[in-house]
Amino acid sequence: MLTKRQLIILDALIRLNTSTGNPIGSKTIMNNTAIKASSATIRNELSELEKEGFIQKTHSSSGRIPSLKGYRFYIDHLMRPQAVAQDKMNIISDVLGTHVKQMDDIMHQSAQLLSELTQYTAIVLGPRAETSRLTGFRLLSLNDNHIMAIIQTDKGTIENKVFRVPKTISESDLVKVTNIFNHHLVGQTLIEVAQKLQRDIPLLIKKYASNATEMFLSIESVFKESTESRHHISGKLNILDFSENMDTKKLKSLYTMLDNSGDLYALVDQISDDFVVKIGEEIDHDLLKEFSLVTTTYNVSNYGKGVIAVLGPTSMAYDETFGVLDVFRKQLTRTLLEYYLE
Amino acid sequence: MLTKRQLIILDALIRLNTSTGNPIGSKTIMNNTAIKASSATIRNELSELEKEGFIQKTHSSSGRIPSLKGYRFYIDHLMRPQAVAQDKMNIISDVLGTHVKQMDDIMHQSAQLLSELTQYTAIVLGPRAETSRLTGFRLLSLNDNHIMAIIQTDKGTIENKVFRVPKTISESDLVKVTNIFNHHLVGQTLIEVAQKLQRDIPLLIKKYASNATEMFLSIESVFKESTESRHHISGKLNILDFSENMDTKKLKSLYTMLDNSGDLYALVDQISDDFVVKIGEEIDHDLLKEFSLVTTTYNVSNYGKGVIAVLGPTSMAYDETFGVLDVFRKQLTRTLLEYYLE
DNA sequence: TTTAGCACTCAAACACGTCGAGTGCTAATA
DNA sequence: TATTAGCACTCGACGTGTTTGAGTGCTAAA
Repeated sequence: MLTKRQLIILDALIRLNTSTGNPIGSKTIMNNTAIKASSATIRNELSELEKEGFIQKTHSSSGRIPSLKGYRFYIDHLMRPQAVAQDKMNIISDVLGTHVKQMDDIMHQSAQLLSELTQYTAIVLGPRAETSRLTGFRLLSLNDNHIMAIIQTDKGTIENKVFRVPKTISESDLVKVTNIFNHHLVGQTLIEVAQKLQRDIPLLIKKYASNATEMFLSIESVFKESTESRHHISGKLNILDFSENMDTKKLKSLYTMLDNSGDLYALVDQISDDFVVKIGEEIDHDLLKEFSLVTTTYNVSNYGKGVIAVLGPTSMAYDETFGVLDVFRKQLTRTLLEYYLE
Repeated sequence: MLTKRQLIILDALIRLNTSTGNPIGSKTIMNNTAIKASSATIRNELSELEKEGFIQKTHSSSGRIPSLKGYRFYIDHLMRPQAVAQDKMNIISDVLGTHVKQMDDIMHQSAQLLSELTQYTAIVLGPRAETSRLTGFRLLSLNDNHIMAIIQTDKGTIENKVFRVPKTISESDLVKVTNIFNHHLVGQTLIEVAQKLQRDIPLLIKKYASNATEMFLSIESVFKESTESRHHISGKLNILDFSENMDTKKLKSLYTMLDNSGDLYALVDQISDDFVVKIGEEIDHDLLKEFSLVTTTYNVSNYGKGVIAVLGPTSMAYDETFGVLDVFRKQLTRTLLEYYLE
């Protein structure tokens, strides 16, 4: 339905808009495309594109900005993910390629690097942790009054917490508690573990190691942390760059929301395998109506999928973002495959 | 030099100013003090106070706001720290009284609670870590390719890090490395440790456990973390409430600075034992010229002093802040005394 | 089908007028 | 001598023009 020239104009308009953030007029397009036509001709085409709903004016005599439909069309049909420069590629594989890290470190550094490369806000979520199984539990006496609890899951996450205990806890109580946990909890999913921690375990501890009940609460908190799915978010301050006139109230709500892992998971939960872009109004969250969210998934070996996302302005450089995101997706999947293979 | 009535007026003006944040006029003062005088009389007194430099106008016909000298005088001579309500006291001792926590947890939760109670931004710094001595080092093999390094200092901090290692590291190499560390580093201050980690240790590891060099870098990073003095900051978003028209650029610099532990230490480094208030211009930092910083110290048993600080608007409720801060200072000192006694 | 030309529109920037909260000053008062 | 009522004055906030410039749609000629 759109003529070739209209496509070129739409493409140019969106490219210009995403790089400057401003509405684009007919002259600007004339000076930035190979089209051999006057601004008047381009005005006619713009008018047509507007009638079709791809672009819109911010006021009656303004230049055009892409409409939601326009961005949508651009992303679905016109945009080509931009190749990532070799030096950036090198940095990415340097950072993600090192194997000395834990899962959490990898995700954290991915978020950092991604936000740095895009100058937007990066979100990295680990795979849902509910189905993890507990594979190891140990208590380690560090000194007279500190012990460390370490729990491991089959997905390779290792969580630990150090806490103080009253002197009254004996070495043998430690062993008893460890045995109770190993006997009753190892092999279970973390959901089952959480349930048993509420129901059965307190009784057992009371029975076999009566002095250890104080310790129990602390141990419980370690499990809680490991059940909580991990979220890493980086470049939050970049929001200040691309939404310059947001009032402080909104800003506060927004930042509060971004710190809440539940909200983040809600945001990207229905994400399918491939790239998904939600533009402005499409995002199911009041505070994000003026942003765009580009998400994709990565594989955590055979253990499920994690999510990588970039939050930026609706007039985001989609082509670059897609390019970078694709590199991360592949590199993360590769890194994690090796991680679990070894 | 100031008459009794002038003192009452100055006191009222500052109280009104700190609770509303606005300039205060003669009528407002008339309606909010026991002074039996007309607004005209109060105007004369205000004029006098202005001549003396305690208050100032924002423009030629505006109400008055306290000047730096006014705030200073108020804090030094007029203000009485406000008693903290019993329910708040209870919350504080509940949170800080529990002994199951580590140092870092205690500081972290103090910051959280302090920012919540004041609605400003709370900063809690641990004592300088440079003089800590290493008291314990161990390597713990968690499974085939994860080991955990744990280091302890004489100040009770315990730091750990889990990292992956290539399979090639044998149990005996682990023991060798542990021995090298224990033999050469335990008992030294963390500064000395850092130096030796650069100079001597790599050679020793190469000599006695040649396969373990890869592991070395990771271990080094654990030490780095433990040397870094701890800083905990909470309620950063509250800044958005009390500086409503700051542009996004400044806001970004400010937040970046608050995340930098070096900057924070520089800010409060010369803090003496007692309460110190720095008002606006008095703060030695460009970004904080429109804020006030109230700081005090707490004792970490015999191991040095930490700093607690509240960052708020210059028109902060100083009396409340002092009250709350004093409770924290005492409670923290008490908690940490017990912490190290047990 | 394209385009030059023109009338039109609107946001942004600036100037101007009004309102009200607040001031300083003065002359009368206690 | 200290207080105060009264009044002229100041200035920010706010609302209302005005001007400017970038951009538009429309039309008539090429």
